[in-house]
Amino acid sequence: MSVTIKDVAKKAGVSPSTVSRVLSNHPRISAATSRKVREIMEEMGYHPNMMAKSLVSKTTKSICVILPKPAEELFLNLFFMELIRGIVAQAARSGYDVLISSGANEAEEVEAVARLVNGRRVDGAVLLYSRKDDPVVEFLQEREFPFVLVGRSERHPDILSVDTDNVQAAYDAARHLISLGHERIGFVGGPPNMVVSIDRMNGYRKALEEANLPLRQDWIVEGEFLQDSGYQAMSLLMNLPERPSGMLVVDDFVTFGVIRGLNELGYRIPQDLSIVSFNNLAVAELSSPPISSVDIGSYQLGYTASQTLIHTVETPRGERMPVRHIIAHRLIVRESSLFSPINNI
Amino acid sequence: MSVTIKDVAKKAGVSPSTVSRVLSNHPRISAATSRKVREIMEEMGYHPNMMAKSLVSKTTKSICVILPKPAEELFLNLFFMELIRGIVAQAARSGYDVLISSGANEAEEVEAVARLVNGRRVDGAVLLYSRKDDPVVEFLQEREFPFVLVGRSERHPDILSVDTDNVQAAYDAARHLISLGHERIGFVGGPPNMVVSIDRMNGYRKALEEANLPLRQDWIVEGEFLQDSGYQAMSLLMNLPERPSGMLVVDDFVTFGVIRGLNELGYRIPQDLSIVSFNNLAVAELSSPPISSVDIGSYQLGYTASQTLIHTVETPRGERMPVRHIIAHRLIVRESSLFSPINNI
DNA sequence: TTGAAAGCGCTAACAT
DNA sequence: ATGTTAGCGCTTTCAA
Repeated sequence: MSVTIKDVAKKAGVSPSTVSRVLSNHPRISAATSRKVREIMEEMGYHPNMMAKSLVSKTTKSICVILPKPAEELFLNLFFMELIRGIVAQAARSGYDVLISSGANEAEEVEAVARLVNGRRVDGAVLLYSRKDDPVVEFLQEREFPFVLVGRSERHPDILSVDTDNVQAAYDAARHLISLGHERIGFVGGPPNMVVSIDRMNGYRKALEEANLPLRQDWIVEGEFLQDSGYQAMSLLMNLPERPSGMLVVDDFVTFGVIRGLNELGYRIPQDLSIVSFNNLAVAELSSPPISSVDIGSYQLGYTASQTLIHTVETPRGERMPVRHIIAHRLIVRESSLFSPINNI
Repeated sequence: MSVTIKDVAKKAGVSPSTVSRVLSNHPRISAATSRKVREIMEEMGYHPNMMAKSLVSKTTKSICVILPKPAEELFLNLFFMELIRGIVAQAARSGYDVLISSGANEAEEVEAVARLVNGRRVDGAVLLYSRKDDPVVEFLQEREFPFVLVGRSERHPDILSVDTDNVQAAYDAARHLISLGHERIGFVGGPPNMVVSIDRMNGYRKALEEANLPLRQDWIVEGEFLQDSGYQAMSLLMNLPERPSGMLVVDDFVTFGVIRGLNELGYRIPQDLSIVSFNNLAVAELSSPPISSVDIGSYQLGYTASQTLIHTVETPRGERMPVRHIIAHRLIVRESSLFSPINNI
């Protein structure tokens, strides 16, 4: 079949171990033999069998990323894709392959990652976000299996992770609206069991409190928000006797639902409602009007996650450190918030 | 370290091969020993080492998917994500893992897939689309390595592939506009080196010719189309003395660019221009107005691709057949095309 | 600097 | 129905 290290050895007139040494750039190998062996490898079209290598080295040179179940967070798909691109790009640079896995529900997710971990098919894992109590985190934590969390775990604050400072990001977004003169600011959140929703909500609260602005519960909408519910929520919100003039929305996709609802109700953006969103996905720029959004560097998040994970994997167990990386965010101002209510009064 | 087949054998008082047989449900094994061995495996927390298994079985139980470089087709990201979900879900069902790989350019893409193929890390590959001359296709074809193409190869029509009938899809979309009374229909395509762009353009042409409608070159726009260029193209198009009343747009994301351009120019959709798009991504429904789009079953495409690939991989070389699967599409009519120019005259 | 030999964890003839 | 043996392709002591 396929050409092996033995074949190369035979043809080169050396022992298999010598060929192996050439392969791994062993220091004590003569330049002459090295050159010759390489020549023959080239000539015979030799490529090392990674499985055999893995078996003996007890390392797979690959990591996996666990894709959360789609159902309730489908709007994150684009975010995930950019994240994955970052992960894959960095991993390739470090000579690692990326396995991608998912499950239809939490139990299946654990099952999938268990298969990979138990079967020793990967050296580490990337978790793409965190619910408040994530069984995958528990599983990995218990096994002491190397993993990095893109996001934050409330239960395990001292875990290797890469994250946005979502509190600060939301704070900044709110400040932007406040500085434009908005005094009535609402918030549209995501699923309340996701840490990111909670953090962004807290940043929003903090900014409003600090500015002595009213924090009204009926200006806060939580949960799934794509189609009908978005329309209804908007309808409710805008029909209040006192309605907000500005709004923070947890994700660009959700913003689409919001904008659609507002359009159907005949409201204009940003004149009737100014919007600032999060994630700055490609769609934010293409929306009408283009959406102001906090860029959280999705690609960078993935890239850094892969980097820290691989670094950890390659560090001896005892010396590993559960660092927490924060990736800088920045607000991209576009038309959806380019309006000052002050001049309008 | 980790518990092996030998440890289990010893504790169970049987030979390693017996344990192996239990593992693979060998028929000639007594129910008693099977039960006992399984018990001990459970008790000791045994999990087979997939690398060792791979080494001897010469099969990895994994496939890879090659993610095209992002630059010029970034608008396909959402489509890819749904595709990947389909692939991953099906592969998991068949007991396969999915490796994901990419490159910054065509050369790197080939390099990445070569690494996986040469290193015998995967049993098959999924290619997520096809340029007119795809070096990855050439590479795989030459090696006789099992792969499935999501899309169509002009050079190699007899390749294992899963695809939409894009000609028919575009034909149907055009017919929809024609049946509403549109007689001046334009087309906004994607990168002209992608087979999908070509096919959809041809379906568009066919429908117009068949209906004896004018096929005007200045109603056809090709190429990158996201931000500024979209605005400019729209501006040009709508300023023609005779401008189209309906338009086919090659992808929902591109449609966003188009809609934004039209909005800025003060045109209304669908009254001034009716639009039908392709892919029916989650965003189509969230747009204002919601976009009529041809659903091509992205998830299903991925699912089927994975299925046929794995089927092929598990079929002896000689009996493999380069079948071509066509996944059904269907037009989802939404507001962006809900307008008949006839009543308006 | 190189070779010989043992073994990573598993499977698959070939025996019994 | 089960055990014995010989590898899969590679790395890594230990010797030379």
